[in-house]
Amino acid sequence: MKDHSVREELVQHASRLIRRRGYNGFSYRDLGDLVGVKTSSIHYHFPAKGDLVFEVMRQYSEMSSLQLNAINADLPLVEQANQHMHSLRYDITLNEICLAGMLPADVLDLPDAVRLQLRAYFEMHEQWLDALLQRAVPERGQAYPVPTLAFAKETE
Amino acid sequence: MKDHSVREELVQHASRLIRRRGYNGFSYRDLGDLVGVKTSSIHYHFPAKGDLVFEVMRQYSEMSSLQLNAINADLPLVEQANQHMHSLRYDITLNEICLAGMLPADVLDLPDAVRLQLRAYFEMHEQWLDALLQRAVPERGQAYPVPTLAFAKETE
DNA sequence: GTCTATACATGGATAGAC
DNA sequence: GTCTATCCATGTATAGAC
Repeated sequence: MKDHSVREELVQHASRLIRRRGYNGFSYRDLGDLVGVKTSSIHYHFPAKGDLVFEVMRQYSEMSSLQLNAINADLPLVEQANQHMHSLRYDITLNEICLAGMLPADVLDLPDAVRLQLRAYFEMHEQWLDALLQRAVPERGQAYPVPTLAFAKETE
Repeated sequence: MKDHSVREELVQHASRLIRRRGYNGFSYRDLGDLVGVKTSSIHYHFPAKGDLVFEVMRQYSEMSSLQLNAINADLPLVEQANQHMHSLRYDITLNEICLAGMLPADVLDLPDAVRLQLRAYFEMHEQWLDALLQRAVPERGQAYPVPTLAFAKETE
């Protein structure tokens, strides 16, 4: 069953505030007003703002990980890709930017721990996709196309 | 020749600060320290922070428009696409997010005028790409592929 | 666990001297 | 056009009563 504790409500509303306004775009007052508590109560649960965003990102990563692992690896690869897409599109249906898309904008103000969470999140998806595409190679009889427009290699 | 007036330095450094920290992530103090003037001097040139970001975005849009129009429409379409990509990749070589990629994160705090600038910027690129792809149709003998994975149409 | 009260820093902005 | 000085709102955070 759902957890309706104040702590959990704080996390949920904070997640929404971050997606809408960015990490620097909301205050403890904003969050307290939404949940119906004072800022000092938020500090009781999350001493610093960094602790709050850490928990928000932790839950987001956990959910995303569960969704990835829930995809049956025996299904056709295209079907697996579609299921993956289906979970990614969730935020889009809400007309919102996902957490992992919003947080990087304020990355210089995030605690190191949260930056590591973000890195892990992206690597998780990258590795999942890479594994899927590797498996697709024998099916197509050739390597999958990598973006190789002129600019891709011109790094200095 | 380059304009080295204080006003222009403010715009350039503000552009950089926005790309790195976001609109909400830097202060007039930060900017003043970089340029070597006091915050009150910034207010002389740009009474409100919204005026500053407007000028930053105005110059960015203008530059982007010039780059688009500089592409010779008689070149092969792939070559045109590559030239377009080449100008877009500029920020990436600096390991930075481009202005139009960063500002939307703080869109709820931007003046309406800047939101309109952003909308116009994206529409400009969309229309340029659309025109290019339309011209590509006869070359390939069929309509160009639109992203139509399962999720694309499932809007409610 | 939540509150009131408050501390303390920062941020945007203005007034007026030079 | 730039400065000093200052205002006032906001933001994070803490102390201590209940």
